[in-house]
Amino acid sequence: MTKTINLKYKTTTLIKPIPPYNFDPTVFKPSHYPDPLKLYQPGKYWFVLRLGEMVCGIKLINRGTTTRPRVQIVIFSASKLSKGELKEIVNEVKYRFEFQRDISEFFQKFKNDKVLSAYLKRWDGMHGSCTQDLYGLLMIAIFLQNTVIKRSVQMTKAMLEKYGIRVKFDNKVLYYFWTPKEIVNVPEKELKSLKVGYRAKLFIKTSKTFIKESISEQELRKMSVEEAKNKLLKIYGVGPETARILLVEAFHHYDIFEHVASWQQKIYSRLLFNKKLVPTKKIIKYVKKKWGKWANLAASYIWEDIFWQRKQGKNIEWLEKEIRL
DNA sequence: CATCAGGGCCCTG
DNA sequence: CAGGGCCCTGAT
Repeated sequence: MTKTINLKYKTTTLIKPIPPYNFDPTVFKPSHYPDPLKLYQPGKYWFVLRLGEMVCGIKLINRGTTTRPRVQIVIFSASKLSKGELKEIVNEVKYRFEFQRDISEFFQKFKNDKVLSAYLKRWDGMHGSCTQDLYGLLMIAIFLQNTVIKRSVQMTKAMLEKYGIRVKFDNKVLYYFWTPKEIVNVPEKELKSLKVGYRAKLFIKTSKTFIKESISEQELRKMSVEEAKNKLLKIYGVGPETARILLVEAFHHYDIFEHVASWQQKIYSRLLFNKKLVPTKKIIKYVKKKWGKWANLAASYIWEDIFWQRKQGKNIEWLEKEIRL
């Protein structure tokens, strides 16, 4: 069991995101599987931010509205932060939650769209966001590979409890991932004892790649989708679905909609065509043609909507069957 | 009890 | 480019 890091030093800052910015559906994505990395309550969001050697606890608080957004960032740290550190942390949070990205064009363009308008009304101002850094999200993507959600949840918990960091702040206890360096020398056998199966090899191999090739998240952020995609696909263990997750979530590319996994296919078939199973090619063609460079953001409005309904207690039988939590 | 697919990916032929 | 194997688990 890892020891607990206690963060007591508090720094607060207020951000004015570019409107429209809808706090709740942006910070929290109900389609994601539950993990001990973050905590959401309406208007509030807690998570651990690991930046180089620095470990902070972050609490985001909604202090505004979609049209006049204000977000308070409370940073919990072990000691007083320098100005430079504070700036670095705030910039990172700004990027991950898209406080400064203007997507008003999207709403202008599709406010009268037959399919989309109802969703836009309901979730007006929702952005994409990513709680983890690239490495952390890659670990999650590996947990998702070739298994059912229940097992992903269980593997995530077991690995975090053994190799992750446990961080206490604001009376919450949350985890964050190990660093690549911390895991590369763990024997594969030891990882396997946590029942992660063949993924043990992937954790070690991808972590080695992160160290050796010094994969720079900052560099990848600046690249075009295609460039970033080619780079990511070179990582052993990263295929089309994992690349999609990373490009969309960690790098916020709204313009790609090229790969639909089979479980997603079933859900999109229902949501877009009200049918049991539509060929992925047809789904992709439909979404791209309708929403163009906003394809992924548009699809996410429809996608997350059904999971919000589920979270709010609505029993959607066909959905339960597909996700098997 | 056995069998098998599951929120992929790599390797082989 | 199709198909088998991979770890393990719970569903059937």
